[in-house]
Amino acid sequence: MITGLTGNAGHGSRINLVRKRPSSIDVARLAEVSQATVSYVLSNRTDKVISEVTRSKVLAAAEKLSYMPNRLADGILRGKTLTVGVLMPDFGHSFNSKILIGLESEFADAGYSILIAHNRNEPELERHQVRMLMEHRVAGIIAVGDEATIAELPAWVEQAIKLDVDVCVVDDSSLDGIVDTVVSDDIAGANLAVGHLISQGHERIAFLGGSELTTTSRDRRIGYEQALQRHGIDVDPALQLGHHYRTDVDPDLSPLIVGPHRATAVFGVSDGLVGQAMMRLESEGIYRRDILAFVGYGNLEFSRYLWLTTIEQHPIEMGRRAASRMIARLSGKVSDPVTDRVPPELVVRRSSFPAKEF
Amino acid sequence: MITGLTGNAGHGSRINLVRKRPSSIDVARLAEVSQATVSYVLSNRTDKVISEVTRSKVLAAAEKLSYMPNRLADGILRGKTLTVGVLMPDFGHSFNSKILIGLESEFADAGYSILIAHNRNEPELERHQVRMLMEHRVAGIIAVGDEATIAELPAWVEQAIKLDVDVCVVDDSSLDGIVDTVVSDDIAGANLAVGHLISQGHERIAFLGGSELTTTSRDRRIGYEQALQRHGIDVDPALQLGHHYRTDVDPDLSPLIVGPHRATAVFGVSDGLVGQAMMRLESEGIYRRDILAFVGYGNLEFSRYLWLTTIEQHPIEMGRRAASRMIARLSGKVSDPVTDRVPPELVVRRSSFPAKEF
DNA sequence: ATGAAAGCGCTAACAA
DNA sequence: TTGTTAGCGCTTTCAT
Repeated sequence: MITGLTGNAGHGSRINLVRKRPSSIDVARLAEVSQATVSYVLSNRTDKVISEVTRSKVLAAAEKLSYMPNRLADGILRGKTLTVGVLMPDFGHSFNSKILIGLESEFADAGYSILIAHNRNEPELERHQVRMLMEHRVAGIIAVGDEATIAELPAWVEQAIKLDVDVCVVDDSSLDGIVDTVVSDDIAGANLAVGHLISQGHERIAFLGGSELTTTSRDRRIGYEQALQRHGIDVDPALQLGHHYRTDVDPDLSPLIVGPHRATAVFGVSDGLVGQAMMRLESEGIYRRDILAFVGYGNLEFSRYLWLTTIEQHPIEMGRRAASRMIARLSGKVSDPVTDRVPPELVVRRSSFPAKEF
Repeated sequence: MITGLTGNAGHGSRINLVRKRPSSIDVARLAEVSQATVSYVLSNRTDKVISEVTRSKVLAAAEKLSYMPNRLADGILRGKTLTVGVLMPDFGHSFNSKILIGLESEFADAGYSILIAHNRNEPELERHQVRMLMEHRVAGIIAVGDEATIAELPAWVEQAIKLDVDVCVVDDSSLDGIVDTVVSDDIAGANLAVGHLISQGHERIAFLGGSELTTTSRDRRIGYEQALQRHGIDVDPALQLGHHYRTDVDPDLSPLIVGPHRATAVFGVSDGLVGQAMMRLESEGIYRRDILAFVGYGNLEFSRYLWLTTIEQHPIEMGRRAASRMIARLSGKVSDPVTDRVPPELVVRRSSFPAKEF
C-alpha cells in the first residue's frame, strides 16, 4: 500500500512511512533561523522589520524545499479559512453556471477559494451540505436561489449568522432585509419586454407564465400587467397562459392564432418556455413565426438560434456583485443587509417584429 | 468592529472577544469525559469499545452544544483533507458544467468536498490555482482539458504526483498512460455521425472542422474519413471546410449549395459551428435546410431547437467515471494509469433527412 | 473502558 | 531584528 518509503532525513525520532511535505520548521532549519522568522518573511508582514540577509536566506530555503504553506494550520488558528461555500441548486442551468463564473472571478481576485455544494434540489441534502461547509470553517456562504430548497433557507441562515458565517443570497429575495441579497429586477425586465412589444404596435399581447413558487414568475407577470396598464391597454385574462415554470411542459399557443382570443404577440417568462412553444407550433405545421411575435426571458444560449428577442439578466454580474458584497463584509465592513437589484436589459432580435397593422 | 462580545463562560484565562465555536474539549467537559473519548465516540470507531452510558453522554453533550468537528484539524493531522480540487477552463460551456455535475455527485456520495479552481484559459492563472489547491492539501486534482492550458499540464502533474496528490484528466488525452484519463471517443463518434449520413444515402458529405490544437477536432476528422473509406467513398479535400474550433466564426457553406463542389450533407465538429453555419445560410436568404442535411457534435442545449442530429458525449457520465476512479485511488487501490473512453451516442433529429436521390 | 500527553503546521504575544 | 513559547482542535499512542 505504501509506495514511497523515504524516511525523510532525520528530524523526527520515528520513521515516517509517508512522504511528509516540508513545513515551516524545515524551512527554518535550512535557513538557520527560527520558525517565527520564517512566518514573518513568508507572509510579507509590514509591521515586522526583517533584515535583507535573513529575508533572502528564508526565501532561498523555501524555494529549495518548494515549500507550500499549509492553509489548514492558518485556518485552525484564525477559526476560519479564506474559503467560501457556494450552495447551488443546479449548475446544469447556464444561468447558475454564469452566476458561479462571476462569483469565482471576484473571489479568486480577493484570494478566496470556493468550496461548492450542490443540493440537487433536495432539502435534505442541503442541510448536509451546509453542515459540511461549516465543518470546513468557510468564512461565508453564498446561496443560489431555488424553489425546492427555499424553505430551508431561514433555518440554516440563522445558525450561520450565529456562528459568524456571512451569508449572501443570489436570485431569491425571500430573505430580503435579513441577509445581503442580489437579484435581477424581474418587474423592470418584464416592463422592458412588454414595453418593447407595445412600441412595435402590439396590443393583443399574451402572457406565458410559470409556477409562482418563487417570486420570479409572479414579478414578471406584474411587470407585464404594469406595462399594459401604463399604455392604457386592458389586461385580458384570456391571454394569460401556462402554469408551470418548467421547460418540459408543452404550452399550446394555437388558440392565440386561430381561436377567438387572437393575439399578435407573446411574452413568456422564460426562453425555455417560449422555445418549447415555438417548437410545438412549428411541429404542428402552423409554423407562423411571421404572424406571432415573441419575447422571452433569460437570453439563454439557444435563443439566438431562434432569433428570439429576450431579456438579459446579467448573471455573471449578479455573481460578481454578490461576491464583492461578501468580500466587503469579510474584510470587516459592517452595514445593514442590502438588497441589490441588477437591472436587466432588452436584447432585440427578429422574433419581435412590428404588428402588421402598424 | 467586534459585534458579539460574549466572553465565553470561563475556561480560558484570557477573555475571548470573538465567539468561539465549541470544540471537542468543550464537549468532553460537558460530558465529563476525556477529549479522547469524545473523539472515539464521534468517529464511531469500531476498534474502540465504549460503554453505552459514556456514548450517550457524549452524544448528548455534542448535541447540546451543536458541536461540529473542525475538518481542518483532521486534515492537519492526516496531511491531507477529504477535499479534491477541480481545475476548470470554463464552466460557461455546458459541457464542462455537466462534467462538474458528474464529479460532484460521485464525490459527494463518497464524502469528498470539491474546491473549484477556474483557470479562465490562462496558463499563468492555472499555476496559481494549482498552488492554491496544494496549499489547501487537497487529496487529488481533477483537471478538465483545455486548449490554452494543456501545455501546463505535465509540469504540475509531475509535482502533484511527487506530493502524493492523485490526478485525473478529463476530456484530454495528452497525458494518456501517465495519469488516469477519461475522454469521449471522438473517432467512434464521428464514425457514428458520418455512418448515419451514409446510411441515409448521402455520399457528398462535407466536413466542417476546427482547430486541431487539441485532439478533439483531429479525431473527429479521422472518424469522418474512416467512415467514408469504410463505405468506399473517396475523401474529397474540397469538401473539408473551416479552420477554427470556435463558435464565433462564421463558416460559409454556400459553396456547398451553389458552387461546383455541391454536397448533400454536412458533418460539423461541433454543434456551435453547425448552428452558426445554419444561421448564416438562413440569414443570407438561402435557407435550405431541406436540401442540405446536417449532423453536429455535442448535443448542446440549443441543438434540439434546430432539430439538429448530433452526437451525445455523456459529459455527466464522464465526470462520474473520473470521480469514481479517483475515489478508488484515494482509498488505496493502486493500479497503472487507466484511460477510459466513454462511448458517444447518435441522437437523430430532423436535420439528417435522407438524400433526395434515395 | 477510559484518560494523559504528545504533536500536526502555523501565528501571535512576549522576550531578548 | 530575531527567538521562545503557547496554543488553535483534533487524533493517536501508551498508560491505567
